[in-house]
Amino acid sequence: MNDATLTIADRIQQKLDTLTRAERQLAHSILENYPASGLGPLTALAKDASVSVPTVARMVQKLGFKGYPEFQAALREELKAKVKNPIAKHDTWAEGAPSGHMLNRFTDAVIDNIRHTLGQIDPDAFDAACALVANSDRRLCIVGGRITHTLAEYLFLHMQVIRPNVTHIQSTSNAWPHYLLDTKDSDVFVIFDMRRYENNTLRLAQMAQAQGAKIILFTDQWRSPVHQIADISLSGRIVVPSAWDSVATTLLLVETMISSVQNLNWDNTKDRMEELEGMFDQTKLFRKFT
Amino acid sequence: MNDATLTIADRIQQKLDTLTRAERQLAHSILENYPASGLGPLTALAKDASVSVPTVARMVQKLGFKGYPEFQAALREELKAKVKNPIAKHDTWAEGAPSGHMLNRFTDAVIDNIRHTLGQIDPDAFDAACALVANSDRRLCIVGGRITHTLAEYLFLHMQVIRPNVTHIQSTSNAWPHYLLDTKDSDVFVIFDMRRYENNTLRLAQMAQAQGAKIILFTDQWRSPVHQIADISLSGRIVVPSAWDSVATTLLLVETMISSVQNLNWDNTKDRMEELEGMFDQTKLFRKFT
DNA sequence: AAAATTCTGAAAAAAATATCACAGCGCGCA
DNA sequence: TGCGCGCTGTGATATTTTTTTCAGAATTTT
Repeated sequence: MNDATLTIADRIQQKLDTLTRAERQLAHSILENYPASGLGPLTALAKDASVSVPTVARMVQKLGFKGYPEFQAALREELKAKVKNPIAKHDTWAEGAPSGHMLNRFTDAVIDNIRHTLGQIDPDAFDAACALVANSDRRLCIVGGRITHTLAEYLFLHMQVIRPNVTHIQSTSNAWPHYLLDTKDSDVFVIFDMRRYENNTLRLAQMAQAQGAKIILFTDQWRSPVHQIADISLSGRIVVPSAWDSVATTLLLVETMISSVQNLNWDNTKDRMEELEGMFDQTKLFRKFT
Repeated sequence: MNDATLTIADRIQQKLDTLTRAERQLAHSILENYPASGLGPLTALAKDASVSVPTVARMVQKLGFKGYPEFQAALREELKAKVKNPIAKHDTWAEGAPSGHMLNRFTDAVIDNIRHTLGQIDPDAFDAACALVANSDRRLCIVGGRITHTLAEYLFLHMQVIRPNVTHIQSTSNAWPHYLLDTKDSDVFVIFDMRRYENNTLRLAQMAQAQGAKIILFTDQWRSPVHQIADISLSGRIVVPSAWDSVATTLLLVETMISSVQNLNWDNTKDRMEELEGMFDQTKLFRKFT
């Protein structure tokens, strides 16, 4: 209870009165730029506060730690928690379920993945990728592997509406070499390759690159070997409490790309979408209401 | 480069390609909860990243530091500077991008969708759905529409490994009536139907229900008409700043279900997965390392 | 004002941490 | 399939860091 909710800074404040002169001096020095100074070596901290080395050792014991290293470990834990906090503060996402329920654990992990991924992504690279994909003068090839072809197809289905000249290739199919025959150097390849990276996908990427095509890669945090030859790599985090990986973050990136590309050539898209609407109406595939 | 603007995290990110496998593993571990883990003793960091002690020493030298202590000192300096600046607020997701950038706006919307969806979901219904799906005595049919068949296939690909007796049907295909011929009342249908609800999907659901099959529905917040006849409905929020809808939240639910189902019959899955691994190894479809 | 108590810091002892040298292993290449 | 290169980890060594000891200084008490 006390240890869980009270930060070390709080504990120092609290004990401030019971401390001696030199210790108080030290305490203020620690709080001065907290927690950085407490994470350095004991010697440096002592010198910084102009107190002796044993004074530091004694005070951390007064604070209830067994030794200086333990004090530092606690500081690091605190720091770790603090960085995670801003978003993950939700104790439980699904209110009716215990925090240990898979729904909550999984969601926590995915949010964390998103946070990490977005924190590391280069917005300029992302924009550049969108611009390439939006350019309908270039043929667009979308490639996926055994699992990731679902993502590839999701992107394909939208691009198909937004712009002409789009192809979906499955690297596990043995038909893909045909597609590469008439690859030009203006072509753009969007390639999906996640853990359990596939040899076929790598070969396909190599051939595409050899023909001078631009390569945009969606991969995981560990990066597919295709990364080496890709012009732009977008890596998403995929770790979740499961035997499988999560592509939720990658889907987020894909959907964001769809939205961006749509904005980039809205003028053309608008017509295409209306046309498509008309066609769907004719097929009576969709319901008109509700 | 000047050290003033480049954080150590950036430097690691930048050098990521020039690093070796073990070093990359370590790099990710450092970034995992940055900067806390880098402030602990070298030994602890090595153990945490499952690499050897010298690997850590070598990498910090590659990053341009004379030794581990110097690396730590730099981290502390950075931390000290960051705490002083109130800009450390995590108000944007992609740090390098303005808050109005599509990456930030879209991510905001998706997180919001997740929060709403999880807030409204009934954990018991979800668990019940997982139990139904996990039961391999029942035949499992997974159905998707024009766009949602990608989600359906994603679920299918995983279920195929986890349990036997799984089928993927595309409601837009005209082959689906055949599948329904031998539907028994023990069958379970997982149906995806999102906005622009499809007539075919509804008809398929009706026929399945007529044969006594259980129906689990993944839909959006407005709920597909299939909802009327579904035994369990799981609705996800899909609104994003885009002309299109987002299925990211639905994917989150699907992946959580995969994980839960996997746990429910882990005993069987384990064998099946090992078998599959062996088969994949033989086909040399996947790369072994890196 | 003297004595007792407490606090403080220098220095040595103990413990841990970091660095170094070397051998094994896997991987790519021929 | 065998060879060579480069990465990786084990163990020994050197260094730093932490703890402990103890004597002197400051403060309080009588």
